[in-house]
Parts: sequence; C-alpha cells; structure tokens
Amino acid sequence: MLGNPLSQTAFHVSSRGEYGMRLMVDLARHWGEGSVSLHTIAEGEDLPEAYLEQLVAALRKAGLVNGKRGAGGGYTLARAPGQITAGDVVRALEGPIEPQICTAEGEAVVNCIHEPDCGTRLVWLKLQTTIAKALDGMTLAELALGPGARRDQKRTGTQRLQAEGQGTRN
Amino acid sequence: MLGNPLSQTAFHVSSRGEYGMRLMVDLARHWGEGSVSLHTIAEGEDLPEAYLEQLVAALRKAGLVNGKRGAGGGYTLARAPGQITAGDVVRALEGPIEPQICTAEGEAVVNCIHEPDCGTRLVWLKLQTTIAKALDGMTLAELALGPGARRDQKRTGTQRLQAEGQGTRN
DNA sequence: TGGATTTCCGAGCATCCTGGTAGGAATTTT
DNA sequence: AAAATTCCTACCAGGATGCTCGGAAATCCA
Repeated sequence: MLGNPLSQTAFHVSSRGEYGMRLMVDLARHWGEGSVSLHTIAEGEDLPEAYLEQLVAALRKAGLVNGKRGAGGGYTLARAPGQITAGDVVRALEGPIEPQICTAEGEAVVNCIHEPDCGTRLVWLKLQTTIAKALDGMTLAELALGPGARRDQKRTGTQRLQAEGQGTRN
Repeated sequence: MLGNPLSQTAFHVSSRGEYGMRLMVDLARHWGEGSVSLHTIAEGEDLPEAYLEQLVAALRKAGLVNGKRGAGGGYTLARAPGQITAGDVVRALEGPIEPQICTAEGEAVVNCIHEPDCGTRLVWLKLQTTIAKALDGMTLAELALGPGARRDQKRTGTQRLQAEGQGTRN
C-alpha cells in the first residue's frame, strides 16, 4: 500500500496516524495472546514494515506498547485495550492536539501577540477541545470490535475485549 | 509576521486557515460599513498583503466575499456575519474536512480496500463529524464580538452584529 | 484624459514536512 | 551458531507550505 497524499483537505490525518492506529487496533485484537511481530502486522495490514518500525518506536516511547526482542518476540500493548484511547495513539504519533499555537494543550494561556481580544482564538480553542474529547472518548477495545460489532467475530475475543474495557472509563 | 512552522502537532491549522479566518472576522467587524481594502486588513492584522490576495481569491470563489475594484474598492462579506460559519471559511481555504479519504464529506461510503471491517474508520468518521459540527456551529457574528464580549466595544457595533445573526441559525 | 487605487491573475521559489528506504547493532530463542 | 526480531540512525525524493513578484484589468477622482 502506497501512501495517500490526498492533497488539499482540512484536518487530514497523516499516514503516521493512520498506520499507527491500525497497528494498535491489531495489537488490541491479539491482546492476551502474547507478542505479535511487526512482520506479521505489516503483512496483515499490507503496510511497509520498515516504516512501521519508526511508528512503533514512538508508541513505545509514549509507553503504549512493550517490545520483546529475539525470535518469537514482538510487541504487546502496555495496558489493556480499554485503557488506551485513540487520543493516546494520535498524540504519540502526531504530537499534541493544537490547531494553533495559542491553543496548545496543557500550557498556560498565552494571548495572541497581535490582537489581545483575538476573536479567532475561540475557533481553534473550541476545535482543540472538541477533537480531544472525541479522541479521548474512544478506546482500542471498542475499535477492535469493528464497526458493526460483527456477528461472526469469535465470541471469546469479543468478551475478552469488552471485559478489559471495564476499568477506568469515563 | 512570519509564518509559524510549529512542527509535529496534530490537527494543526495552516496559515491559510489562520490568516483567512482573521481576515473574515475583520470583514465581519466592518459589516455594513462598505468595502475594506486588503491593504487596510493586512496592516491592521500585520499579515503579508500579497499572500492575503491568494487567500481572499479562494474565499471569493467559494462565494463568501465580494470584491470591488478600483480606488475606494475592497472586499465585503457576501452574506451577513451570522450567515457565515467557521466551517465555511475553513472549507474554502483548506478543502473539505476529511481526516481520511474513507471519510470524505458528502461522498458515498466506500469501504476500506484492505480491511472490510476496518475498525479504525470509526475514529476518523467520528472525528470528521465532530469537527464539522463544531465549526459549522460558530458564525462570524459570534467571533467578531471577541472572547469576552468585551465591555469597551462600541455598543452599536455589537448590536448590529447580533441582529445580523438572527437569520437561519440552528 | 490621466493618474491613483485596488482587485484580479499566474508564475516562481526556498524551506519544511511526508513517506518512506537502507544498513547495521543488540537481544533473545532454538 | 544461526535465525529472528527489536532497536537505532542516517538518508532521500517528492509534495506541501508560505510566501514574493510582475503585471493586467477595472474603477474612481481631479
């Protein structure tokens, strides 16, 4: 699969976010089954393995996955699928959610330099809040079940994933 | 003002969106007072005038502003400030809101090629809906009033903008 | 009529970001 | 020892970003 440039669209998520999310959902589906190698994931999702290495490095540094070297090694989620949100994944791969610098997450409010009563800041601020809330409200456990909570999915798998999602949900 | 590269942040709005939004809010604040020249706006907002020309061209093609040539000419909003949303502005300048190609606005749902029950699509779809709703829910009339609906703003201006916002709001 | 002003239009350009590839070192299992 | 796999760093081509520049066309005023 080659990347999708898809020029000139607003709020486009780069391949880092897209590939990384698929990787994490894949890991969630194999939760409890031991390590999964990048090679397996790359083949299953039809993604460039060497590129995934870069992405998974970011995910590991963010504390979202654990790697295990050597034959039979691979990656596992660092927490249960119900404890990792889409927001966690996106932030690890694409940085903090901030439409504009004046709306940076977790920073003290710094007023715009040029216009103290900047009206446009409202837009970016609301946007940042909205996006963060949406992403932080979805866990890998939900995503791993697929859109329609497909009927032909293994019952055990479904039950396991849902059970893991019971923890500290909002 | 030089551009703000601000590398590695998710959902970052480019200078097109940022400058264009400020331009439109500026026009909203001068609604009913005749044309405003780009020169005036560029000076007031401290933005490169030649660059604004490109942006305003996109806004005109999208039917959001009208231009008037010649001495004393300039731009005016094509509709009342209450009838133009932040979503209109962003779409005109940065394209349709679509985190991923499989979530394109206004297109028939096309399933992902590689994974029919693609779980990750849920994320991007929810994101697209959420962002669009947030942006389409804010009008230039509201933005033109500024964050705190500042007390020292001219009463007449405030009243005029609010009155213009009464039309077909949701 | 002749400027002055201002929108309109297209080309060009340096820099940064995107989406990878390549090569090798370290670690673990067999 | 050999295979598998993570881990790490460097590199690179192409596209997007964020502008600048030069000029043509319209409009107003003296």
